[in-house]
Amino acid sequence: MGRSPCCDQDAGVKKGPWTPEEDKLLVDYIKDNGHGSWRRLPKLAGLNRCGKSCRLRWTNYLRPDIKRGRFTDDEEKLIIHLHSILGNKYVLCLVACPQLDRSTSYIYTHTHTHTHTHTHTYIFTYIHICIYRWSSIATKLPGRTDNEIKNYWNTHLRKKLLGMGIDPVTHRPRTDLNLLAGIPNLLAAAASSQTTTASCWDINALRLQADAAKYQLLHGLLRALAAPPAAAAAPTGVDLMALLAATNGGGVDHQLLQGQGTTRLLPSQYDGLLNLPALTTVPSSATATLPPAMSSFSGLLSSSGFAGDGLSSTELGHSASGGASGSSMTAAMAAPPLVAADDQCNAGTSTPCDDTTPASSPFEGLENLNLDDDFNSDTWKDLLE
DNA sequence: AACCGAAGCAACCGCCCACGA
DNA sequence: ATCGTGGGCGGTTGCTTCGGT
Repeated sequence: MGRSPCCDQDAGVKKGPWTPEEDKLLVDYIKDNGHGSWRRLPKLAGLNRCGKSCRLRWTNYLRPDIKRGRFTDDEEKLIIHLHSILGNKYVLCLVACPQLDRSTSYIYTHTHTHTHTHTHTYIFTYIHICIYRWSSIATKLPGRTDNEIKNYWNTHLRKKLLGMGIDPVTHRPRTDLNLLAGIPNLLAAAASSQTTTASCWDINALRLQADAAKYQLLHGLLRALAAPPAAAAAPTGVDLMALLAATNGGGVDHQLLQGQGTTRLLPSQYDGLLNLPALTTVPSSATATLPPAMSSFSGLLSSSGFAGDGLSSTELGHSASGGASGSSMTAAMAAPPLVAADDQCNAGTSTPCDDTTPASSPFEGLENLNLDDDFNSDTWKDLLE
């Protein structure tokens, strides 16, 4: 259960549209006193309104920097673009990274330690990132609020994309149409007494395609966490917009990043992140059209351009936001070229880096790690909750 | 002109999480 | 560890406007 309502529902607190008089009371009070505690504001301002209602009215409508009027074409394009690269609320991934300060709230339970063959210890950690999609988009559209953008998306842009044959969730050609087109094949397969394996993989393929953009983001995160600077304090947060910019190889407006209020900025020692080279993008030809049937998970990965590109099947298969598949998977993956050789130096260990040591991946030696053996089911359940 | 359904939009609801006291 | 608060989201509600008949 969530927290209790902010107002006593039976106290006769007014609801519904705000009158000009109420607006004036609210604006005048905030101009003179600031909003202070929203819970106490209604009484102090002489309003018979819930504190949350006051906050929403102020932030979504009365704030002096609010921009009214129709969205421009440029704003529309920006919203669609940002929506396509910002996934849903949560992303969960498994990463191997040098020792980090686990006290940070962004790095959850230590689950497994592996002693690297080059004496570097890597901790396998689940990173739980919270992405606030609408507010992140709103930071790029001065004067627009997250609620306004969300409403505009739901009433205009979503329909517009659907009308163009684009799935507003995946930003790819509508998969429901692909599914419909594939029904005859599935029926034929069922009729010939084949197992349902192929169609099951199809569903997984759809899910993964929908999350493709999200994994691009995670790739950036993996790079950042796999190569923290020596002796640096652990990050207290990561700036998702900076990661997005990095993963897309675009320029970064540092001033804008510094100015935004809702995302957390990377510590300055992470500036190097912003200069990362562009990632290999998922080939549109591989993902725009579904293969008729996926015979194996590895086939799916290689066809969609993920294999060897920094993300393991394990990471791909356990995104909470994409819907946990619940399937049992073994992390039989190729060692990804995650970081450069000098990034292997681990600040958390006393063992110096040997320059003659060949470059190796932090995933080295883990090709046969069986997650189901190393993590009990309750751990998975908790993490995917 | 009147009616009616669709569309648009502000506002709200319920739940959740982060954070600081 | 717990609690209060602010802030975030997806989804929904209900009023207003628009356009067709």
